[in-house]
Amino acid sequence: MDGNKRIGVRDVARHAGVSVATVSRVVADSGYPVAKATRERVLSSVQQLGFVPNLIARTFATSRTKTIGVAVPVLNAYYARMLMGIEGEATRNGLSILLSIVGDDHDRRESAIDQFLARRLDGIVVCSGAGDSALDRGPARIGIPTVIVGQQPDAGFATVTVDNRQASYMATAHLLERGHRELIFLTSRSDWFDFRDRLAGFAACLAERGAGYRGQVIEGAFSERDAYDRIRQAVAAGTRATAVLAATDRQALGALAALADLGIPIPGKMAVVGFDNLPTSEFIRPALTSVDMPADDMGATAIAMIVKAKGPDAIALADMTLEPRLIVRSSS
Amino acid sequence: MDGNKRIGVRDVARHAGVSVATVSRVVADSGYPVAKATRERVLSSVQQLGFVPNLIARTFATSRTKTIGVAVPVLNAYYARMLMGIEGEATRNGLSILLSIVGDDHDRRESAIDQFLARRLDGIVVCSGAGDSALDRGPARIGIPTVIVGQQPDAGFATVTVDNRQASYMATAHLLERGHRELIFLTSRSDWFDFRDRLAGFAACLAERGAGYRGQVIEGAFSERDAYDRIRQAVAAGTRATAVLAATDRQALGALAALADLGIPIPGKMAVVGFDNLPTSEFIRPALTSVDMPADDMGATAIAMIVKAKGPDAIALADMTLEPRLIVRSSS
DNA sequence: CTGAAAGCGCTTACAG
DNA sequence: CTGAAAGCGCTTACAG
Repeated sequence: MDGNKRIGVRDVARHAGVSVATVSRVVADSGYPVAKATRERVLSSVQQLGFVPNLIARTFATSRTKTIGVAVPVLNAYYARMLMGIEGEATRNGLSILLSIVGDDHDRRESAIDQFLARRLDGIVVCSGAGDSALDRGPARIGIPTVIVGQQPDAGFATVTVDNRQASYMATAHLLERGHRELIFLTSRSDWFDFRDRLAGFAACLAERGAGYRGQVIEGAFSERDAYDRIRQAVAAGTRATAVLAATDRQALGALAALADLGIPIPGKMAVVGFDNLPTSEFIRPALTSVDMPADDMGATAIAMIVKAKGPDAIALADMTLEPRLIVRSSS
Repeated sequence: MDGNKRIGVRDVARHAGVSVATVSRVVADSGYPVAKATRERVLSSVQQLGFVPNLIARTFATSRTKTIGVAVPVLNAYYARMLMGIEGEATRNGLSILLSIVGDDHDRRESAIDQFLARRLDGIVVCSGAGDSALDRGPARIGIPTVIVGQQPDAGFATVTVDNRQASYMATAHLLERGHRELIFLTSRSDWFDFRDRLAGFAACLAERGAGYRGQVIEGAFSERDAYDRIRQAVAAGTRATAVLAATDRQALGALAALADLGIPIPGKMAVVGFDNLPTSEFIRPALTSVDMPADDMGATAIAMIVKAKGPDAIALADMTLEPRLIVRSSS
């Protein structure tokens, strides 16, 4: 439709009767001093010509992309919340987000990082799947400020984590205070460190109380369906537990459904507590007691760390641990 | 740590004893013919030197960013699903995603588009909030293939929508078949066209059946909490309705909670149906009947349209409408 | 405060 | 099949 060449700094310079250097200085809003009258002339020309600076050229010239690469395993409620925290803090700092969804696949994650590297992004946030191993490359080989969110401190990388052990301890203590003496810990993939830590907090809390307390660990898969089946089985097997601590709200939801279908009163005969505090958890019935994980804060923190970083490894040793919060509702 | 200059095409060229042109041709994997031996020599040098092509420079030279800008209002379950569809199809086509979360704010959406324009992205996907008005600029002024997802055909832009009217008609017909004669349509923001269309489908279905059927429209806010309150009020006011069609699963969830708290049997005394088929809807009890919206397919379709587009407005007239699907569960 | 000019690292007609 | 060279549109020391 509109075949004429795009307007460039040169056109603006000619139109305003100044040099391209001056145009660049006012348009890029560099702190560089430009006479007020000159500046206004340039701005007016920009307006009249409809000049939109080519950010690719600027990026090329400055080698600052103003972009952060973000790799997430999947966009479930947890990572979506994290991503909102990331995006908000990035936008506040004039940074854009290049998003890659990499699944559980180690290779896809590495190739996403390759892409970030080739694009010379200003920073990288890796939202770790709980089972992800360390990154293939150390910080020196990456050469870009990189923060890993949701994984234990990784050699040389900055990390942001939540205290899973503490979270689980808290949830377990809550159930014990409610009078429960025999608990089920319903988890999945105990090789994932998030879940391992939650198990550790559970076990530690029980161990501390001594002999009268018993914990049973049921390890299944991640899905509601699997949790549903496991709890039905446990009940059929005549479990004496009166409470279920599920490693995620999704599993808790499956547990609640199983108990409901079996006609077992909640929390009367069986209490249920989960992790993540999904948006729906407040409105299901019974409302689900859950440990809220501040995923958005974790994401925002990661960006803040990158923004503060001067060199590639200025933040190498920084590690942040945020605190979870138990939200007590009627399921416990 | 590693202060040496980065490796560039020049270094590779020298190392392999060829020209930079040749290096570029093999590294960029252009179809351009290069002798096999030469190619291998170059590849070997690339390996040895650890050359990572600078994509910024390439982008600058080719003015193809291999990046699609995506603007979403918020990352709830619906848009997260859409984004996964978008990201998957983009990755399959070698494209990256620049993500902007713009809220309900018209200005923030426009400035996200400004950013996409300045970055000279290869395409733009605007995931419309249901209430968003048309874009400020026509396709000619944008000059980049742009697809609007989830909004009615917009002057000159390609759109991908789902047939909300049909979806709602279907859900209403389902309730009528179940024997309900007096229904509540619980919605919010009837100025949003998604909800307007759902209302229209509801009304049309009832009107078609004739005199014995009655519909009551309750317009509230979007939240579970508001839906909860509205349904309590309706019951307190002695509504004769025996079914609630909620404009979203979130509102349906609020309705279910209200009915549960009032001790009203579902679906015995009151049936509930929602829209969106949230991941949790299958596992709450009673499981929620819901209209599944293929958000991921919509997102993937938008990317496919951009990929197929030759010029900026080659897809200007394309509009796709996808079909929703009713998932019947125990709440109805 | 202003400008002329080099340079960012690739790609790509063009010539051979 | 290969190479020399121009060019993509900005920014930024440097000189004035």
